[in-house]
Amino acid sequence: MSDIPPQCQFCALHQHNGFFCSVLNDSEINRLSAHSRPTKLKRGEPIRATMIESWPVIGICEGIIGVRRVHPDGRGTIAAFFIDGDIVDLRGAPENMADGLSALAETSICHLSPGAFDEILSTNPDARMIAWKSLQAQSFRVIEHSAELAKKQAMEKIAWFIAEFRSLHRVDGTRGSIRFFRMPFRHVDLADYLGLQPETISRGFRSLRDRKVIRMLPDSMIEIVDPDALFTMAYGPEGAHRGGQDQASIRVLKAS
Amino acid sequence: MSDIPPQCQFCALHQHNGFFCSVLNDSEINRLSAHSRPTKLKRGEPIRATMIESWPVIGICEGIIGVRRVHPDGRGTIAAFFIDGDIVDLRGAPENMADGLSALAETSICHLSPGAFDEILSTNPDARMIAWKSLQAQSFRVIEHSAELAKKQAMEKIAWFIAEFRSLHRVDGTRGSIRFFRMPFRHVDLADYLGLQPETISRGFRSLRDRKVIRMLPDSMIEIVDPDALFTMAYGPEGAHRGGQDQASIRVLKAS
DNA sequence: CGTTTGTTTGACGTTACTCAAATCTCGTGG
DNA sequence: CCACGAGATTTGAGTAACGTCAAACAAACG
Repeated sequence: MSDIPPQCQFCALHQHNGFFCSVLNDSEINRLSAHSRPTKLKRGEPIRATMIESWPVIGICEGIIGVRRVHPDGRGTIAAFFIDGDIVDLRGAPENMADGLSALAETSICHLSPGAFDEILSTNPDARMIAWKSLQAQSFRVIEHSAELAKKQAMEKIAWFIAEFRSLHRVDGTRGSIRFFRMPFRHVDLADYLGLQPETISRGFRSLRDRKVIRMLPDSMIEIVDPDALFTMAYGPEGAHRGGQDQASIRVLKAS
Repeated sequence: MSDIPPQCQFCALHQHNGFFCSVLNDSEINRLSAHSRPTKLKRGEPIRATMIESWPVIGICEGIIGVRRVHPDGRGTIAAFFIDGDIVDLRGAPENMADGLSALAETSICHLSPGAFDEILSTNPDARMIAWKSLQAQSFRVIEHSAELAKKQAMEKIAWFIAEFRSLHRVDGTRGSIRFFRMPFRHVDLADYLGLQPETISRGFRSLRDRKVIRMLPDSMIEIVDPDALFTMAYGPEGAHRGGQDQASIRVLKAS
């Protein structure tokens, strides 16, 4: 019945309630998609700098895009990442940032036409609200990340990451306590993200496994065996309850 | 001649070109200021949680607002800070974030009425653009900060901070190379911001002084004696030129 | 002027980085 | 589909850098 372009039909940005394209009317979505470039990226594949120049506004349909900075000594850092539903506007971004965008897992993105995007922002209040909230959520997420990086203990960082990521990539529909989830990150990337060495990540996971806090299953699946212990490590004794239900901080956008 | 409210007359948000209130017409600024609460904060003074609940949209007129997170073990972190011209929308922010906002230096802020703010965003494209760019710039700044926190070496972090902050708070009008500037941060706050201990900050500054890279003058003034050495420490051998002229990354907003 | 709060210095301890080598995984091409 | 090889992970041993603790000193504030 609705007359939307085929490539948008099954895109999460349009299907998922609360995501940018879900609030566009048919005319808007047609105009936007006419000037857009849906793109699939394999793990590790960078977003080409030339693409960013011509289409600096990007919607993340599915997967993870990391912002990698490479320090002069060769060591890399993943300063932030974007996830499904994020609208990323790279106009005005420092040049070295655009260089470092790459997929940390299988990812589909949609390069949006800046012109059409701006036009929709100015005419559609719902879309404007969603884009604004997305940018806000990105900002809050990075702030949260910064706070964690400053923490001294490697184990605390690792536990925090597991606890936060768990609420992002659930697999079963279990309410309340999510025990199983997939962690598609490579340890190298995780190390870069948490400001640690791959060796330290490895030792951390082993320690969690030995202490029977988590179990590591095939296909990057993780089972949380002892949630209390995990959340205590991640958020401290008083913050342990935070992990019990769904983590709010990182899902601000989708909650609204 | 213009009929704008007295408290806005000399406010940087209105006076400074490219800041939010500078693009509002008289009617808009009157409507906005009618529901706003200009507030002065002394160093260390927090923004009251009750204020944030009622006026969650804040403009920074002058000074620095830090986002402090306190970990359960008592150790604090400054995850980010906001500076003059930033528009901060705290609707949807994680609750623990609103708790931690406080002034890191003498600061004036303006609590804006959310209703009037939203209305202006929807009708004034220039204002919308400025708010958007401000939020973007905040995000980029935090990403930059994250990248620095992941660095291993304390000296690199300290050198980076000096190099970046220099371009924010110039004192003389020297073009090209800015040698003198004021650094109103306390060492404790700087330590929290860089994820280090105050003792390490102190040792770092002493080392820079001993190596004749900087000189420390009264009233928190810093003189950069050997810029090349500083920028090499901050950005690495190849990045040394970056500091030579004005740093772009952190001033994205104001450049536009 | 006294009290509090922040800074500096030193000695010591611990954590996570470094380096190196063995093992494992995954993507690739035959 | 299997075999291969590059790249990722794991493990261990040694070490450097930063954190911790404590005490003296300086600065800010009322």
